Amino acid sequence: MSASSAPGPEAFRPHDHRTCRGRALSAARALCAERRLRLTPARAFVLETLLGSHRAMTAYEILDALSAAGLGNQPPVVYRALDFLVANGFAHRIERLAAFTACSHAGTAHNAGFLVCRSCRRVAETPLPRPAAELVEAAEVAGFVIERTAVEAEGVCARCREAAT
Amino acid sequence: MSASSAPGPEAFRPHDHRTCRGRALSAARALCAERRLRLTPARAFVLETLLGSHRAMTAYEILDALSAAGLGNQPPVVYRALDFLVANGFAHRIERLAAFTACSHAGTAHNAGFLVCRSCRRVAETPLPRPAAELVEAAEVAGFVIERTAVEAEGVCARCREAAT
DNA sequence: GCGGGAATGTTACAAAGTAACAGATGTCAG
DNA sequence: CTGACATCTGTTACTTTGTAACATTCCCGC
Repeated sequence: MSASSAPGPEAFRPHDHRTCRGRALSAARALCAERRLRLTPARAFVLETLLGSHRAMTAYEILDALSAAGLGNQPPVVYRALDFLVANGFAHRIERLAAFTACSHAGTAHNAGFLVCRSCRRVAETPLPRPAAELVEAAEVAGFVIERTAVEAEGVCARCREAAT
Repeated sequence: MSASSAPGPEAFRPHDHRTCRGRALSAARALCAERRLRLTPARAFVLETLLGSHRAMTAYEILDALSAAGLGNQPPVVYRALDFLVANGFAHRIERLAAFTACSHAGTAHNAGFLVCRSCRRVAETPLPRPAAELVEAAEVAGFVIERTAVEAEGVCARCREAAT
C-alpha cells in the first residue's frame, strides 16, 4: 500500500519524489555494475537531473544544469550522456518535444508509450506489451522489420486542465 | 483490382506513381473546395512535392524545391505551407525524423501509424482505429485528455534489407 | 607502468524552427 | 463597385537543436 492513494501514473499525481528518485538512481547504479557500464559523474548527473522532475527536459536545459555543476558546458557533453542513457534504457527521447525524460522502468525490456502534457510538459510512461496489431500486420505484409516503436499521446493532464478553468 | 499484385502498403512496393500522386492531388483539391480552404500555389507545390515520393522530406529539402520553382526561399514559406497541410490532414510530421510526408488517407479522419525505414526514409502509413488500450486506460485513470497520438515504428524495409545483403 | 579502448574537452558548424512586421490579395457586405 | 477585414505572402533576423572532428585524459587489464 502506497502513501498516496491517488490513482494513475506517478508523474501525474503527488508522490514522495525523493523516494521515487532515489529508487530509480540506485536501480540504475546496480544495473550498470551488473552490465559493466560506466555511470560516470556526467552521466549520473544527467540521469539525476532528469529524475529530478517528471517533466521532459531539453538537452540545453540539462546543459545549463551541468554547467552550473561545473561538469561541462558544451553541447556534446549533454548529448553524449543522453546517448548513453537512451541507448541503455535509462532515459527516453520524447520525439514530439525534442526533449528527454528518465525511464520509469529501466532494466526491464519494454516498449513504452507516453502521455505528454503539452501545457506543463510532464510525461508519464506506460509499458505497452506490443505495437498495435494493425502496424505489425502491415509490417509483416510489406516485409518491413520493426526495430523500435515510439508511441506518444499528446494532450492535457488533469492538473493543467483544472488550472485552465 | 490493381495493376501491381505485390502485397503491402504502396510506399514499399512498385506502383504506378503518377496515378497515385494524381489521385491524391485531385482529392486534396476537391476537399479544399468543399471546405473553403485555399490550396494556394505554394501549398499545392509543397503537397505535390511530398506526393512526389513516399520518402519523408525535411522542411529544408522542400524549401530547396520551392526555391528552384521560384515560389519563395525563406524558411517561413515552407513552414507555413506545412502547417496548413498538417493542420488539415493532407500531410503528417514524422517526429522521429523531424520530416514530413503526404497523407495517404486525406479527408478521412484517422489516427495513423507509420512504418519508417531508417535506411531510405520511405514512410508507409497505416490507419489505426484507436490508440493502444493500455495508453487510453492510463490516460483515463490519470484524468489525462488525449488529443492526438503519434505512432512511429522505426525499422528497415524489405528493399533496404535485401540491398544490405 | 603501460597499452588500448572508452570517456571527456573544445572548436566550430549544420540543421531545424520561429517571431515579428510590412505588404499584397481574396472575399464579402453593403 | 468598393471599402473593410481576414488571410496569405515576403523578408529580416534570430533561437533552438544537434554534430563532426580532433586532441586529451582516464581507466582497466595485463
